[in-house]
Amino acid sequence: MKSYGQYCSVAKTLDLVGDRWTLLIVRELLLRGPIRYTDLRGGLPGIATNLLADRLRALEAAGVVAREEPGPPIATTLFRLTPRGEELREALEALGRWGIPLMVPGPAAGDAFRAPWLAFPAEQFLADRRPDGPPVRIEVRTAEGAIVIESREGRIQTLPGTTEKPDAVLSGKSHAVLGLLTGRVDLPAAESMGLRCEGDRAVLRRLLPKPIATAPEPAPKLSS
Amino acid sequence: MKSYGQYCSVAKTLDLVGDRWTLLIVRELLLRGPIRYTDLRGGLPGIATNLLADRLRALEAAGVVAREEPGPPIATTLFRLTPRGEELREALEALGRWGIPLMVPGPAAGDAFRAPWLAFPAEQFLADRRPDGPPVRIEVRTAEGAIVIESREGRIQTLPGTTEKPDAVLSGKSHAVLGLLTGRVDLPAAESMGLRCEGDRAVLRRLLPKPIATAPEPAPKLSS
DNA sequence: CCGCATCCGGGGCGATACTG
DNA sequence: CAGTATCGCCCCGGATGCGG
Repeated sequence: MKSYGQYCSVAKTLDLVGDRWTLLIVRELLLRGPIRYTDLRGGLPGIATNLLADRLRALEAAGVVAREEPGPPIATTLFRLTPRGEELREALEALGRWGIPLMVPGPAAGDAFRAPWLAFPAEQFLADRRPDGPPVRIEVRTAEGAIVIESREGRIQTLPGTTEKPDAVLSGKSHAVLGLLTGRVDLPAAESMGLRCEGDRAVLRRLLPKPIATAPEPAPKLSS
Repeated sequence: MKSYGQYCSVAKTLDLVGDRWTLLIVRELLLRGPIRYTDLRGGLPGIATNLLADRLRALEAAGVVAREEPGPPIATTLFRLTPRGEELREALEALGRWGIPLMVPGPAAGDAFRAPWLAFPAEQFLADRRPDGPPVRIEVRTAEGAIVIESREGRIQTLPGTTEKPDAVLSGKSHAVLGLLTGRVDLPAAESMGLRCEGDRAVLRRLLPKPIATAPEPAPKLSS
């Protein structure tokens, strides 16, 4: 994209990561770590393959992404964030926080969903009420994949995929899971939305936010 | 722009503010407050006037911007952020922080500059070492306008424009001012870059960051 | 003047096909 | 698997016009 030509740190940032799709590529790399081109495509439904290649080249030139060619055992290329790219996490989190109210009405018709996208809300809204307790892991399953939410020593972390012997398992539609994770609805309400919960419910109560008396923010008008 | 069609809060945010120029429009509204269309254009060198009108309409529909028609004394329209729009400040600040290293090499050939753009670095890097002291104001003048940096009760604020009886006045090139405000260079070094300083230098020492032993971050490669 | 609307060229973007 | 090639289309950029 053409530079904005402005000596301003916001404009300079957008010169590098303001292109369409670019910040979503960074999102995937933040959430899923070193990843193959094809898996990256899978996490970015809708992107054109030439655009993905273009963006990866530009991000590499900008020092945000590094390309890694592992040795003989692995015959593929991995893309990962550089330390400088990792520093975009704060900005991505801020943008994601701002977007939470936009998720309340539920997915629009035709919206894609991937389980790792739950990681931002999870790390943002969950907190361990017993930070000194033993580590716990909750597995979250949706039709489009699973993530594991782990709390150890008071820190919440998420990993894509599943785990053995989770303390609890949540499964259901993305909208119901999200309502629960953001504290917008409580567990019984989420279950009435189709969420299923197995395992130790005390572990859930330990991590889940207190449901908030919803602010009177009106549903944003749909446009575009 | 077309929606990404992803049920993810980052993607939903970018659906609303990810268009080219949109976040820079929000930047101007954050830094300069309610403002006329023409002045907005002046703060966004390079934007096409039809794009500005399009973006303002879209931001209005998204609930980020409100249009205000003052009464008879004023015969113009003012654009301002809604409270929801103000909430984008954190995201803009995070993006601006990430871009500070990109400012170190100085403006690229042909880069535009406006004094209010210094506000993000100023509020980010300055801190009052004597929060209980009397309020102080520093006026910063460049060829492209001036801002006032004010500290009262330990809080740093910036306003576009000038003020009467500032405690100190800094004037010079944007690059020198920025180096000083971010703590990359100290006052003597900035003066050797052409910065001029009048008034109470103790006030400057009270607010300026301690110059940092510069991290060994190499200058980012230029590309575009 | 201020706040746009219209027109038009060029390029970024989207979808599909194809390849080492 | 990791891209390149190709081809419309629409968004963007720049200029001009125009009603209030």
